[in-house]
Amino acid sequence: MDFKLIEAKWQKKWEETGLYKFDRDRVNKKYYCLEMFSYPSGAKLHAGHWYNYGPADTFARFKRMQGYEVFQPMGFDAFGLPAENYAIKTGIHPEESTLKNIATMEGQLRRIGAMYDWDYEVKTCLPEYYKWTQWMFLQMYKHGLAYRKEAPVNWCPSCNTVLANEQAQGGVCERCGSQVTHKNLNQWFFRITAYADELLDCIDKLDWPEKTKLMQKNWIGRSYGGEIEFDVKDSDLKIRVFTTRADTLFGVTYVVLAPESPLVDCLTTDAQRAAVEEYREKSAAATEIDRLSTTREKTGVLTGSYAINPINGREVPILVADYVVAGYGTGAVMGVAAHDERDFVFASKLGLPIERVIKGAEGQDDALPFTQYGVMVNSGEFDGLASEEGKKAVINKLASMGKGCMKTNYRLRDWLISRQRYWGAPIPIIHCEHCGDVPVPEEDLPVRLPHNVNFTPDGESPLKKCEEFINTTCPVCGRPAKRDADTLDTFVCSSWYYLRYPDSKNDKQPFDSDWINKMLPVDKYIGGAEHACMHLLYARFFTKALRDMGYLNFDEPFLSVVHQGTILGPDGNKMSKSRGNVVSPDDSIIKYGADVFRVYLMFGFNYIEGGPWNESGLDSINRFFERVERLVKKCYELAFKDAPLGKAEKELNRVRHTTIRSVTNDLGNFSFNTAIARLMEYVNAIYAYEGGVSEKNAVFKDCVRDLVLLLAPFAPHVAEELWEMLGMKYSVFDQAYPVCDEKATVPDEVELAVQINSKLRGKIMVATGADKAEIEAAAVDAVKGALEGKAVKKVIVVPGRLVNIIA
RNA sequence: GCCGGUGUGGCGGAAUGGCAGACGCCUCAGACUUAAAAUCUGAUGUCCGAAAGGGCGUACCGGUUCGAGUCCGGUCACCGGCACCA
Repeated sequence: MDFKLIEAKWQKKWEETGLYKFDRDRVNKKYYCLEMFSYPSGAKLHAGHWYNYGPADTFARFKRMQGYEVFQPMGFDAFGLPAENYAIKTGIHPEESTLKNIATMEGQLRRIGAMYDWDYEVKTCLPEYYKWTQWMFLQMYKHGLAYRKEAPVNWCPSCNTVLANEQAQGGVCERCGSQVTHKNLNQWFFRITAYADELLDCIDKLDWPEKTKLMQKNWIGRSYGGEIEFDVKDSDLKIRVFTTRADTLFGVTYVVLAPESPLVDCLTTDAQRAAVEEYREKSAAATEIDRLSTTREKTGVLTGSYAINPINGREVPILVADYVVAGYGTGAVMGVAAHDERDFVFASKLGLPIERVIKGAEGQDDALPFTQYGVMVNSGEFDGLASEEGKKAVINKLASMGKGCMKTNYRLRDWLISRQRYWGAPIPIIHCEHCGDVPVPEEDLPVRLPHNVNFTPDGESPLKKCEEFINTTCPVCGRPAKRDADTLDTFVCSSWYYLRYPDSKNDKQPFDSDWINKMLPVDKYIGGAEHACMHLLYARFFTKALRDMGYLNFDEPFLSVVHQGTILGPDGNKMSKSRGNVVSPDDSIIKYGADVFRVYLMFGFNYIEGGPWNESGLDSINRFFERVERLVKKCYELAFKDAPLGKAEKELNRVRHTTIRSVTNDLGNFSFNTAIARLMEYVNAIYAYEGGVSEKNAVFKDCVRDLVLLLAPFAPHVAEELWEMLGMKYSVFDQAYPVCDEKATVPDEVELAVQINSKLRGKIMVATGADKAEIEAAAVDAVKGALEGKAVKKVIVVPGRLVNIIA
């Protein structure tokens, strides 16, 4: 078989006949199969891309053969940092490099032989797409889900520019190596926390990997506790702290503020000012991961002010320490050294008092720090209360004093969407001196990204320096005003693209709600596990927000999610240009064709796990195809008789149906490797039959026909060719996937292993359908020599597998 | 550091708590061939043994169970994410 010829032949035929055009009239049978779209980086698809898209296409084809109207679109997540960095380095405009990369990738994606319907393609960097991304922002704004506040960015004082976390690894600028610090900027946020409860409570209903659901739950991180207000001595200021352990309030020996907290300025005494300023500067250089590390040395300084514990009036010092972060809770914590690990270490280091207020149960080791629940002591009227009740009692008491309340807190933070970069969708807001922040009227969208912009890093958002972009008039008062110079986080673009695909050409609205409500939710979403917390959560948030605005009638965008693993370079590292370990599929495809490569990727790895590249089995797939082709040819060369099934035929037919059953199950679970193993065993069984019988029963032909059908989703070009060789009508993908006849899978008798304890002692043949007593009797009879006169205590029969005799 | 995951022959990888290593690669032997390639057949975890057979084996330590790769507790190693890579 000449793979090059047949690939070209069938791809052309598929295109000419419009085989994969989505039939909108069959929307009631729709199956929305979505693969995460690609970032158009570099020039070529590597083996990893094929790994993402080839097996996913096999799944989509399988669904099609099961009778679904499969919608499988493809597009590009085209805005982002790499194109901009590439432009800074080479001078090639991001638009040029991105569109060129997309064109290359489109061609390469076609070679995979996937059944994408390219009519629905989206590219997020085109105005006809980002117009609606901006529209999304405006809806969020109008519904109170977008707001502006000060937030820190990574700042390189030497390059005078904002850095992405990726560019500031280890706290060092990747361009110049200087120490990265933080700088506050006024930036836009989406109020994702407004949906924290729903995002959390709906997770259990989703058919997603359990680990992903768990990670998302922990990411949202709901905790129930209380907010407690501390007065500041000789001041009107108040400090509010969040705690899940109000039962330890009597043990507070100090209060800590995050260095970024605005209270720090007001609370620092003159005597402490120099020390506090120095400390704040130092902690501005630390990364958040470092700051939250439990093993990092705890540091902190006194502000010189004192807080008053509302429960007992005790004065405790107020400190600044960077193990407290501004973003979580209130940015202030009460220090209970005796009952919290971090507080204990911190207090020990700084010589702050440590006072026990919780006792463990009788006989329990309750050495300090004792962080479990126990019984309150040294806590006045609350002594003797268990932690659970104590927490409530303390908060209730504080509430009656106006000093506290119950509070639910989330680890989830609002989503910062402003980027001080060029290559993104401009934020459709106009800043007017008289009218404040004014949204761009919807009819004025898109706010076009200007082409001629100097985006070399010099301390300003690139768009700020583009006069014709930044200067505009206020849509409300008509006076001169400035556009927002920032662009949207690319996660905003990818939070709604699945809604755009089915209606990608709509120029009146982002999508037609009636149509989208029929096409969504996505039935199967396939992509990397690295998106478990951010992209998947953002997309869920968008869906829920748009639902509440009345644009959608469903709650969740992705009913079922599957993560594929990563194909690493042969050295076991992530493929990257800089490591020089990128595996190109080109050589293999020239040698063997796309189908061999696709099938090898599915056979050689566990799809969910991935692994280091290793091509030692590629040849075996080629061999496998040749074996199948030879069987197809045999259908013409051999003589057949229509006769009842003999023993050999029955066995062959049994293997046929068990194969259909397992391949169908395996495809449903994305266990492509075991599915192909079953197909290979099936081929071996057909060969064994063919070699052992002189005159072939007609069942042989049926078996070969089913083999081609079973193989079709895996190797689409080869299967079309074989289907034609069998004299069948185009196309194999209009055929139904074979269905298992359960009756045919039942053998006449089964072999059971019989063992005594863990020692294997023998095997017995038992007629199918034998009852438990018969099996037990046969098993005891088979091993009675080994029982050494001992009585049989218990017999455990594992159906179809083994009989375990306990003597 | 925190959250989540993974760990099985020379290799890729299979195993609803029930015969570990399916299927394939590599290697070896045999058939066919003048020869080679291709193809076909067989062997192939490891140790002892000529063989029959037996011992040991799923990162490490411990536990639950008639029975553990699988469940539980701990250790180590590696991978993903940690909010401006996408």
